[in-house]
Order: sequence, then C-alpha cells, then structure tokens
Amino acid sequence: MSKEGEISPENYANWFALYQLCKHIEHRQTINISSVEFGKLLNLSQQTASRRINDLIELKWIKRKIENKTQKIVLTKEGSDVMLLMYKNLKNILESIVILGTVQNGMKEGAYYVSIKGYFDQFQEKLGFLPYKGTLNLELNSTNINLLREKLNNLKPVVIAGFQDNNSERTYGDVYCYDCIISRIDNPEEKINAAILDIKRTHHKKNIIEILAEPYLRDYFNLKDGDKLIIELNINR
Amino acid sequence: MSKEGEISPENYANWFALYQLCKHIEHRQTINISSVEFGKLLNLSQQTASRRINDLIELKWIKRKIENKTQKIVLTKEGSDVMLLMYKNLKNILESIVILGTVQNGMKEGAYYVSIKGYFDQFQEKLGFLPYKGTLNLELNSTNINLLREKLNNLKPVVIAGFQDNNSERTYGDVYCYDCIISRIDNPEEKINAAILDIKRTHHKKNIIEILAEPYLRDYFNLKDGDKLIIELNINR
DNA sequence: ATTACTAAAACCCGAGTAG
DNA sequence: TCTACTCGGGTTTTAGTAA
Repeated sequence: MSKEGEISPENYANWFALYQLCKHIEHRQTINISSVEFGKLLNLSQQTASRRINDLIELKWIKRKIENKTQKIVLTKEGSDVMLLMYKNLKNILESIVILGTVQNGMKEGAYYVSIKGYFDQFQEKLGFLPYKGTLNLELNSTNINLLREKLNNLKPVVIAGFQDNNSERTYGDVYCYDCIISRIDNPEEKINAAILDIKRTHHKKNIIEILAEPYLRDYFNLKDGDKLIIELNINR
Repeated sequence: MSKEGEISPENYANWFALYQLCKHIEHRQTINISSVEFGKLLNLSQQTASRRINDLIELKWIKRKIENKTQKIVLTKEGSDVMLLMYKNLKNILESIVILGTVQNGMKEGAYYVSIKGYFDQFQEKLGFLPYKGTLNLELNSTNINLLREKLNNLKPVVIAGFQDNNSERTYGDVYCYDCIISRIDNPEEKINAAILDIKRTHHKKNIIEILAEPYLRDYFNLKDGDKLIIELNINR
C-alpha cells in the first residue's frame, strides 16, 4: 500500500466500502451492519463484503467488536482522516475549476433594481464600490452553472437590505449579492472587483447571471456579445 | 450500469480515474494528459489507462479531442455532476457524524477571559446569552478533534471584539467563539445553547476544548468528570 | 511519439460450506 | 443465524505489438 490515507488502485474498492459504511454511521461513530446487509449495500456478495470488512480492519480504517456473533463497527481516526482527505481534495478540485461566462445582450431587470435609490445608496458601503446603473449578462454552460451554485451555497452573501417606499407604498425586499472578480479569458491578469446579483430571484433562463461593477464593463473590457469572461469567487473565509 | 451519476462496484474504478483526472484540470475544464502519464497517475499500465479514458467517454463523464496524436480531455456536465455528488455526500457524512467530548476537570484560562468586563459585556448581544463565568473543559479523541476542526473551518465565528484597557495599558485581542448545542449522550433530547471558545489560542493540550453556556453546566447536566456530551454545530448557513 | 488491439497472466468474486 | 475459508470460474490487467 502507498502513503497513509492515500487512495490507490489497490484499495479504492476498500475506499468505496468505507464510504458506504460511513453513510450508515450512527451515534459515536458506530455502525451496526451484518456482512449480508453490507453486501447488499455494495451490490456484492456476503463473502466479498466480509472480506472487505477485514481489509478495512487491516488498513486500520475501522475497528470491530463481535458480540453474540453480531459485529459492531467503529470508524477509527485513520478512517475518518481518509474520508476528510477525500472531502478536502474534492473541495479543492471544485474550487479550482474556473467558472466561465459568455457575454449576452440586454441588461434585464438587474439594471432597474440597481438604480432604485433605496438599494443604490447601500452599494458603496456593502460592496465597496458604486456600481454602474446596469448589469452585464453572462451565460454559463450547465457545468459552470452547477459549480457556481455549489460555490455560492458555501459563500456568505452581501445583503442589500429591503425597504418601504412611502410614496408608492411598495415594499422592496432584500437583495443578495456575492463578491467576485472578473477578467477576460484572453487576459486573466487584468481583474476587476464585481458582484453577482442573486441568481435565484431573476426571471431569466436559469443559466444567465447578472454582474455588477463600478465601470460599464462592456467599455472597460471592450466586450462584444459572445466574449468569454472568467468569474472568480472570493473564498476568503 | 445503475442510476445516472451513481457510483457502484462496476464503476468505482472509473470514478477514481475521473477523480485523478480532475486533480489535473486546467483552464476551461480541460486536461492535457497522455495515456502513459495517466497510467503513472493511476499506478496502472498505459493500456489500462487508455481503456479507462474510453470507459469515461462511454459514461459521458468526459469528452476527448485527439489532435496530432495527442489527446485533450474536457470534463462534461455529467462528469462534474458526479464529482459534485460525491463532494456533497462526503459533506453530509462528515456533518452527520456527531462529535463527542468527555468532561474534564479544571476551568483553565477560559474562566479568566470570560470574566473580563470588556469581553463579558459583548456576550449577551453576540452569543444570545450571558455565560457563566467559567468554562467547561471537554476532551475529544483524535477522530472527533479532526472532525471538529474541519467543521469549524467551514463555520463563521462569533467575534468578541478586542479592546484597550486604559488603566493597565494592556491590549486585549479579539476572541472567537462558535455557536453550538450541547446535550448529554444518555439524554440527547435535552439540549442547551452554548459556544466553543476558539481552540487555536488556548494553551491546552490540543484535544481539549472549552465550552461557554449560561448555566453552570456541571450542575445543569449533573456532570462528573468522564461523562460524555454531544456537541452539535449549527450548520444553518 | 502517440493510442489501442489481442492474448495470456493475475486478480477478484461468489458458491459451497465449515465453525 | 452469524463470519469467513477454499477454490473454480470469470473478469481485469498487462505484455507484446500494431497502427
């Protein structure tokens, strides 16, 4: 076997077995499962499941106590480290994948919302810049939109507080933004601070997002429809 | 093959191959790698690596363009979904593993810090309760301390702002806390809001954490040294 | 250099069964 | 019932090699 906790071809079957075991973990890192049940979980026979458990014990990823012919399985520190390592690696991979958007025409609803005084006055303080009164529309492919959603889930939004307009009696709800950095794909070194307007509330096709920034981005980056921009999220938590 | 994106024994070798490929991803979800290099990455022969790539293409997890006998590999939406799914499952697993601590004697430095007026006055507002002027020490085993660290990494701390004491000319730094919920392991239904004092700054053995709560927890839970408590973190982001 | 076919070797799984 | 052994058969890997 290779380095401690490393997953290699000799043991990725075992890694997968550990992963399935962990899905059934209960209080105190304990799992109650027979080799027959474990076999069903893995889509494998009782015999192979039993062998897997012994492999995992040998790897020191789990411990077992047999009481009255039934086994209690406990995750060890090494075992939980293996799971943590994979989790961290996946997190890194997903975070390192650069998200790309394609410039689309139109300013859509974003421009309207940005201009409303009750919102606009909060931008300087909360985003760190006074945005251009319009948004840039970026289309993301389905790979990118999924990754973006997951990244946004793990990010704290900038909340632009809602308010009541006493003249029109209209109520304006909270607006959510996410800090980001934008650059041209053909010149990734020239970056600019920007913000993504919350994608949940827009009426768009679901794979279009709206970007806020201080300058008019089409001029700033000399953009035409179809140009590609890199969207980096600040993962500075 | 089973459900879309599901990893089963027929394809966890392929899943692992995809995972290794993703570690080498570059701009625009593209990977440049030969079958020889990929074989080395997987600790497998060039022939098997080549077959894996074809398997991944058949699974629609990647696409490939061959130019001048060299291949460019691009992750598909399905491929990134597979990675995202595993990431989310691991996240769930790690979050669902309950962290246990064992009651230890002593109040240590925590008690001193809690009592300092400059800090104490902030607790009501920031933690939602005025803590007992002492901390409960919990010892965590190495599995639990690792999991806790990872969970805290993904949590927003409650910052108790530092201040300057004009009498003693001493400067008191920021103190970090994390909201949590405590219960006896033998009665997990009776819960109480509490906070973990930042574990990084204490001079403790590294597997001891300090808990703040409104009541004197030893009385509240009728605790003696060695009793076990469940520590739940608020993952309500 | 590449990728990938074929065929033999190595490996793994599960049926039968023991404890 | 449980877990886990042996061993035959099927699957996967790799060496050799072609394109």
